[in-house]
Amino acid sequence: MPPAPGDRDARREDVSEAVWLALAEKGFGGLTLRAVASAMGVSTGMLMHYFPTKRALIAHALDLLEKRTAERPRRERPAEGLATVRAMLLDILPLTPDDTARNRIWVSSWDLALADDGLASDQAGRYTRLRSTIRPHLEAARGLGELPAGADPERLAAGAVAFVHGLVVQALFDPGRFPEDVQVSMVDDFLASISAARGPAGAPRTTL
Amino acid sequence: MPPAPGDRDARREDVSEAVWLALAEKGFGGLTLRAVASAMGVSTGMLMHYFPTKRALIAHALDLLEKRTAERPRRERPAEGLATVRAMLLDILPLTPDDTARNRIWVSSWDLALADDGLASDQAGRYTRLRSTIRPHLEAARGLGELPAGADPERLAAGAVAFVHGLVVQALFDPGRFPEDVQVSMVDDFLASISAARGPAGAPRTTL
DNA sequence: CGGTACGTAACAAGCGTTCGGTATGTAAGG
DNA sequence: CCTTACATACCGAACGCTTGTTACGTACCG
Repeated sequence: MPPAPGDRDARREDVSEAVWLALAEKGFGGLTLRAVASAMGVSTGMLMHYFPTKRALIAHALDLLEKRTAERPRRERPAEGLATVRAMLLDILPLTPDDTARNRIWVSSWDLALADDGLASDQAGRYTRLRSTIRPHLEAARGLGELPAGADPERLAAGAVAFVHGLVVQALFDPGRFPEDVQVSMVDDFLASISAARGPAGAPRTTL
Repeated sequence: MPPAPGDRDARREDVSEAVWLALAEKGFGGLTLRAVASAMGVSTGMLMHYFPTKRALIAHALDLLEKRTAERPRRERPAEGLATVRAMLLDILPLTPDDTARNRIWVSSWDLALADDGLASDQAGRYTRLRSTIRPHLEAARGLGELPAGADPERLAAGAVAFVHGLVVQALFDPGRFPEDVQVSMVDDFLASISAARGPAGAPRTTL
């Protein structure tokens, strides 16, 4: 076959797709060169042509995961403030099969990441980035009066990420108990609660 | 050596300890018979005397994980209501090295669980049980007026579990950013927010 | 021809598992 | 009491298989 221009990149795309399938089915613990190769009907030797070692393929898989997460279809960001935060959180939840697969692969990657210092700090960086993506909108929400004046946006961002990722894990293991509407209204309840909360340092409480 | 009474159980305890060490270090993805055997200075053949197959050893590891989680030292349950919920949530957080190891192993197990239907439904059951352990105290809190009258305890329990487990994951990957006091006050903020929130179904909101 | 893009086949290493073999102890029988 | 028999606990080595990796051969292109 001819080494047509861009052929190499196209082939790498095929590899990516096979890696994705293998990961969605068996997770990182079951990611094997032969599984990927046979999933795309080629030999393992061919794989080594594009990824010289398995570490390279794992790194590619993680890049792919990050890329597909970044490029996933997102709902519109309606206005500033809490409504935007809501949209961001809903975009994380496993509401469609694609979202579910992506979240499964993320959770599966944590086993690898916890055992490897480099991967662990990568994951820590991703969390830091995610929080700082949400934080400005929490600040805006506070400016709009949607949050108490004393609210700490960074900490609220960490809390929102925690809530939504903990919900992801529960929903992955028990999809029947966490259908779309339950997940969505749980996020809505969470946002409503932080918007009604008192400030942190002994500020006057409105209820109770 | 004599097959003294209880010797077999004592040996199984040794195996458990070695399994625990191996898991804390490398996670389930790196759990290998030879690693366990050499960690306790014995041969792999000896392991097969106590666990006929690796599946059995993995099952034992999961049992051990559940047992050590159930038997971990817990803080006193102060009074009824939200204070009890607070104590339960704090008992989950990775605040001590032991808690951290246990949580790491739990998170690591999710890779395995997501790829195996049986393990996945086990995990779903554990979540269900955890939620129903927390729920009665949320009901009590509602009765005490610590929560809005319209609050749904089951959903609040799911939210609390989500929040705390999402916090666990972030803290495991970035312990420097989530020291004990940050984790504790995040839980406190969360509890304060749900206690101040309005009820779910169009009940009158106090702020905004 | 030379170089790229593979397939085929083999490699060493590591895996879970199996199989004798060797102590050591308990139980039985004269 | 001594001996024989048998079960237990364990080791060491090997088995067969899968893993990641490498080497070599071939087809096709410019």
